[in-house]
Amino acid sequence: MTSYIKKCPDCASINLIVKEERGEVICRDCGLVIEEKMIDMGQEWREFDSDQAGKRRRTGAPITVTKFDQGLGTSIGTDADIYRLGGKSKDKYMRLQKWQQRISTAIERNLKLALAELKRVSSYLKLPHSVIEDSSEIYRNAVQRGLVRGRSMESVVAGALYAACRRHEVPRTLDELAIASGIDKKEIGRTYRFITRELGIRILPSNPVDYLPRFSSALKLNAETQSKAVEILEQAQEQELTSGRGPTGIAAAALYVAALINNEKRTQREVADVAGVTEVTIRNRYKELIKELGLEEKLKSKVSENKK
DNA sequence: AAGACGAAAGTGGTTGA
DNA sequence: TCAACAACTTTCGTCTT
Repeated sequence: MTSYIKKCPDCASINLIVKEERGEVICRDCGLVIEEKMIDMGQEWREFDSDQAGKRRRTGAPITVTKFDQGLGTSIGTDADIYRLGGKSKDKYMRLQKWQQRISTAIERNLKLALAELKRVSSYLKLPHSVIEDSSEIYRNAVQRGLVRGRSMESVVAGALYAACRRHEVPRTLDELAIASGIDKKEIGRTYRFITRELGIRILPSNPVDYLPRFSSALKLNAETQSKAVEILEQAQEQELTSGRGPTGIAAAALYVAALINNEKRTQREVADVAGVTEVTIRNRYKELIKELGLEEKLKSKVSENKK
């Protein structure tokens, strides 16, 4: 996690994360890609004569999974070409062309629409490129396995996005996905489980720590409080207070306690709202936290400090 | 008056027979 | 497929600041 960039230029967040596999530095709060790996534009081959040059040189746009046909595509002749042929050849090519269009339209039109939707939702949520690429790949696989049948395209898109977010440790809650995509939360959850099971995508249970940066900046807490919350969460995980609990509730409670300790008090309501849980859940988690981690005296001393 | 607290009843999802 | 179960929510009354 070495970085000479300390703050996100867009939202001034300090929560930057390095995605090794993509060579990106990403702001966890707003999803801004701050730095992308330099692309080596040089040749990776050598050519010694014109024959080799002809074989080895190649051009074209880079392949990307966010284009419906990965930026590649075939079309059989143009009308002008075909009419020059005349007779039987013409008929043959007309037939081929028709067939190709039929094959294309079925799957590719779906993909086109889906990717448009995917881009719309993810730009709304400000998700980094790596997540968009990953989710479009997941969606593509889902289509190829016929998993979209019986489900709306939008819900599968949302499910793929949710899965991709989790994989990339930039979690968004189901609620946020639901708002951005206009799909019911339950429906997203269902399709998410379905496609991850069918495609054999292994996803680690989401880590409460991943939610902290976004919650804490939404509450305008300073970095100190946030790292305090991380500390609390780590202790909580050691004591196994986190297993089986909703990660957002735990993250919210840790943040609430951290804010109290650092004299940056937020109401339970405020914290609950940004985390998408209720005050009751925060209370329950927070009671467990202070009990198990022995934070009572610490809080009391802070309270008496405030009274002075 | 607003926030914190806790009890009680309800909901949706998982699990194990 | 059904019932038991844990986590979480909703609602509401009470206490504290």
